[in-house]
Amino acid sequence: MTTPKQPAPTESELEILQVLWQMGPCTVRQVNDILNERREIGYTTTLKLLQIMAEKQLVSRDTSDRVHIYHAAVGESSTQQRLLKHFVDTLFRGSASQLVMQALGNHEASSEELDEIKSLIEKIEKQAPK
Amino acid sequence: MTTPKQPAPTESELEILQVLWQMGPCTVRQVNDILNERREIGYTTTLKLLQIMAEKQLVSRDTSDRVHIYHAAVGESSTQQRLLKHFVDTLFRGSASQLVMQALGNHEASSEELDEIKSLIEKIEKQAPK
DNA sequence: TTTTTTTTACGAAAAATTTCGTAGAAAAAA
DNA sequence: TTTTTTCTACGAAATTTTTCGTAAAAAAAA
Repeated sequence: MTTPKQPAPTESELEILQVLWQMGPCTVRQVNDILNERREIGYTTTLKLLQIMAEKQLVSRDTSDRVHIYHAAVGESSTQQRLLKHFVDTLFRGSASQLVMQALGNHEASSEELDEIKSLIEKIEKQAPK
Repeated sequence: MTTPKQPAPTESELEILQVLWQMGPCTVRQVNDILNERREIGYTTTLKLLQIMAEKQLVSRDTSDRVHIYHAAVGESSTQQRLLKHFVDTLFRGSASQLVMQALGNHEASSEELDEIKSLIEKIEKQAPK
């Protein structure tokens, strides 16, 4: 049993989760500074977003100090998982391999990465030799 | 030169594009019927959405008959491309191979598909032996 | 101590997206 | 011919998401 049913994060929420996953626990100020490297966004906007995310349990926060610390409360890979499924369903008619082909074909991967993928495939084929 | 800069389709618009890609040119009624196989949605809602999409040039339409025929005006794979890039960037920190690993690890692919992917990888490695 | 800055809470405006109702014309059915 | 159904146009309500302003408290700086 993992989490029963989180609401899916919106685009902006995802942007913030990305920051938290990458940087670890942050203050509002830290998150906001990082977001502002990409685009202009007000401090209270980021604050509000984090408060909403706390309600939705997408993040948790430590309020023991005046300056609250926010933690991602949903895992990066489980979130990837969820959204990937939806993505494959709505854009690739449910075919993960189509998505893979498209991804490899265009977003070029390094040869190390390609090798990594190859060995993953071989591992899978061994497991389920069908 | 392809298309200069379409606005990205919203979720609902994507749902409709999916129908048009799969079925080919459709009337509003046809699109609506198919959408209603999945969830309840009013006829005029679908109509309005298609009209908006026509404005945005996501679809084109043939109005020579009273019953208009709608065609997808953006390609399936170029749309996949665009959204895939954004997806990889916001969810996989720009690493396509991470996405691929995740996709293969979970959404199981058939061994035929895995083989197909393997040979694609080999083809790529030959092209750019780096 | 006084002033300025930083922070949270919170409501609500603004913007974007989705949904539907109504009107009028055309077509189909009675 | 009359009635009913089907269709488009279009405005606008409803919903969701994003953004920000203001107030109050605490902390930091002067």
